[in-house]
Amino acid sequence: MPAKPASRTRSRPPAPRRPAPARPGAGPRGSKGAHDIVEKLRVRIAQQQIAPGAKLRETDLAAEFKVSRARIREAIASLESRGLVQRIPNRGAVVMRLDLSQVFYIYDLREVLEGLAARLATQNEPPESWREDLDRHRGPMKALVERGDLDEYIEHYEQLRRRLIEAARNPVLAEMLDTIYEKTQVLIRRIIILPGRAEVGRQQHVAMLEAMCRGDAEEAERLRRASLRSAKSALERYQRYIL
Amino acid sequence: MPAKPASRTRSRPPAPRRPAPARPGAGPRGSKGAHDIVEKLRVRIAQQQIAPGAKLRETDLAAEFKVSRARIREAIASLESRGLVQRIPNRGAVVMRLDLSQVFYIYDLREVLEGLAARLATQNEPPESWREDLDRHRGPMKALVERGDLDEYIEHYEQLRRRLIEAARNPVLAEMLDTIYEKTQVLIRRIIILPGRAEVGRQQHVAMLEAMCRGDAEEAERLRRASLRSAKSALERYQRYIL
DNA sequence: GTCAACACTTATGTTTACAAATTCGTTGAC
DNA sequence: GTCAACGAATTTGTAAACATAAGTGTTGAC
Repeated sequence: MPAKPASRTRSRPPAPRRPAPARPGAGPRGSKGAHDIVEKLRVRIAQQQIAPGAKLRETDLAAEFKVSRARIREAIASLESRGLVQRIPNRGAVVMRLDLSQVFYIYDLREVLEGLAARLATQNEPPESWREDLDRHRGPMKALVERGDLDEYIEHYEQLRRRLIEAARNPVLAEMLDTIYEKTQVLIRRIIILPGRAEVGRQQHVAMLEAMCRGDAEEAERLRRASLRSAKSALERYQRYIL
Repeated sequence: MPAKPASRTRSRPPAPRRPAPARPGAGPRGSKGAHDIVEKLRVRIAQQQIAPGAKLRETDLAAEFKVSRARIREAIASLESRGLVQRIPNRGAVVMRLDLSQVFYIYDLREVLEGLAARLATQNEPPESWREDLDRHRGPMKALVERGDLDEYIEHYEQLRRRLIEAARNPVLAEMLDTIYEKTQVLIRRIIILPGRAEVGRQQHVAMLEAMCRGDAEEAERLRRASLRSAKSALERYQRYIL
């Protein structure tokens, strides 16, 4: 290896800097990560703002989010990995339709996963910390059902559900529950508003919360699982109206 | 809207076709779907052929798989969605390291999910169909443990596990188990080869298979769950040697 | 020896252009 | 009216080019 030429000195003046001709559009890296886009699309798909069967057009989404098509393609790849869309070569991506068998598969999973969440939450939090939820489900939630104010009922139920998942402190579990929840969110709401369903559910949540206030994690899990099986039964009975 | 001019006739000869100047590389659509690439990378990551912490370089992978960089980026987006890699803006993607807390989260999930698989498998298949597995775990598997032939033991254990998942007939469950299995595959093997662990596991599988041969789905689930908790305990005890 | 500054190299993120595949609208035959 | 053929329009998949950010190696100061 030939010796290097004598060293350059640090004090040499910097070469004059000529501005490169600007290439239109090639500016600083965009501030919108692909995650944000994935997240937003997930929510819209979950809430059926983008309907099942609907086609996702790359160019439209790129324009809407003001990002490159390449980024949209990556986001769509992520959504496909989550089972929210199906990509067909040369034809694009469509939002998955959930067929009935899929729903039942998901309900079996919800049973064990949400049961696990209830158990872990009971183990992780002091029993008295569930008192307020219990009181709410005994009193104000009962009144909501009687008044038929199901929107607010659902809101509180979903708060409880989220609280359980957070208290479970298992991020892998939380992620899995997210993955299935976003596929079934609209459906879960439809089940809750079935005749009599909200009151049955409320009573089941009361029983579970009572077990949690006793610190009985196994029982909380058992009751939460039973509650999900009960919801699955309601689905079986009313499936023709729901899907 | 103005009337269209008189119709063209079908019998007009086709215009002479001039071949477009070939653009290097822009040929027919590649035959390798992004799925294949994702699948291959998943397996390699699961088996630690690509080590945790290792960097995935787009250009290298594009050259290796003979596809465009864009496709590799989409594959990496999918892998990230599955939690197998972490992408860092402007720095690339690295294979996730599994820290200890993650492992325990996963074990809690494995407990309930593999328990569910055992239950569904018991419900779905006639009891006598598990006889052969039971006989194998009673006899030949015991001999493998005694001889210390743990490679073959693990192979048969994994066959049983796969059989349970298939018999569960719940594709959403299978997908979830895949997702966590690919993160823990090497670790599971390490647990099995811990001192005495294989024989304990074998006995647990025998008990579960006995319940399945009786058609007792709840008991099969309970025993499978207990077996996973037992594996988690071994992990807790020997964690310093395993990770 | 360490460490900071700097230049160069490399890899990632984006844009542009284009080929290939699919979709859509029109037209003519029946 | 339906249906097939065909051309035009649109969308998807890819390659190349380029901007930007980060990594790496060298050099000089201490």
